[in-house]
Amino acid sequence: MGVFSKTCEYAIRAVFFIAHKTASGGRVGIKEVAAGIDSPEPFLAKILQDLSRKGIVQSAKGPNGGFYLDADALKRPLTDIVEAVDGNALFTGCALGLKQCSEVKPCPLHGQFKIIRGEIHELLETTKIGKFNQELILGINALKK
Amino acid sequence: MGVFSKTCEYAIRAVFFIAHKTASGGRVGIKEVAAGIDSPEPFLAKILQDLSRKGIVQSAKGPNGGFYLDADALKRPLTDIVEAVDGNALFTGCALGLKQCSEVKPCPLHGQFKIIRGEIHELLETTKIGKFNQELILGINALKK
DNA sequence: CAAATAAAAGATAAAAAAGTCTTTTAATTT
DNA sequence: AAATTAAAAGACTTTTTTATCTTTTATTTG
Repeated sequence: MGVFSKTCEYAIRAVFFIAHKTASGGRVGIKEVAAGIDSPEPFLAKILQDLSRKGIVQSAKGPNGGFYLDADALKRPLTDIVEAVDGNALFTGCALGLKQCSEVKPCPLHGQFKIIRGEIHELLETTKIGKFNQELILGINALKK
Repeated sequence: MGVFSKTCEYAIRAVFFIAHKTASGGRVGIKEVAAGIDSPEPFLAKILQDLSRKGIVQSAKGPNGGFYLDADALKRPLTDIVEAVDGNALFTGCALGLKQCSEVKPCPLHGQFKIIRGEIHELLETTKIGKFNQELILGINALKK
């Protein structure tokens, strides 16, 4: 079990892919995105539909249509993707799954995991969607295999 | 989605419960454990069977039987439970689910998540199973609701 | 406006995780 | 030794997650 759900892993990779592919205008089709991040195409289609509805990616139908990101979207933090897909359990939930876990009646791991959850949130909040465009274009970073 | 699977959450809570309940000798039955950590009894039974097979908890059948932890088991780190139940994906896996993600061809989040994964591993490695016995006996820490 | 293109929507299907129930085995007590 | 107790084992069910397929809607271009 990773930190994110499979759906969320695909979502982040897809958004990174769309971001760097459409950095200089243009759109990219679902086929190319799926191939570019090595994901099942119909499943990714569902995920991108959802992200599109939520305004995290933009899309256009018809010839020359496809997915893209506007200037605002490029500046959004990764937390927006994660919250849209996985919710905020990763940032706010108890490590041991206790509904009532809090400062008043903490689970044994509460204090320590509060710090770690905070660090994950901080990392995803300060990392913007467009941050890796250059590295991806240059092939320094990978989004598949 | 939390950090651990539901199964692993139950496993850690159950082991903490057994640890503090049997700190001065004695055993505790599955019914009492399930009630004490607010988990479905038959499901927990499966989990404890597995942990018992793997030597993380001890068990005894028959009257006055039940689960307990020997001195060695109390000194084991939480990583032993997590690895037994969820494997080591949390400590070693790529945040974006890439099989080939590494220093050579890293995903965009590789460097940052390496640090966080390391901190989680460090925390679980230095925290021993018996660590919270006193807090649990005194009711400072909670394992249910 | 017709044809082609590409995403959106909806209905299913397969796999994995979570949870339940029944029978068996082992140990203890009388 | 028989009865009782409690975990182990195995088969099964439900729910959630992951994945697929088909039809519809919107847009563009000739």
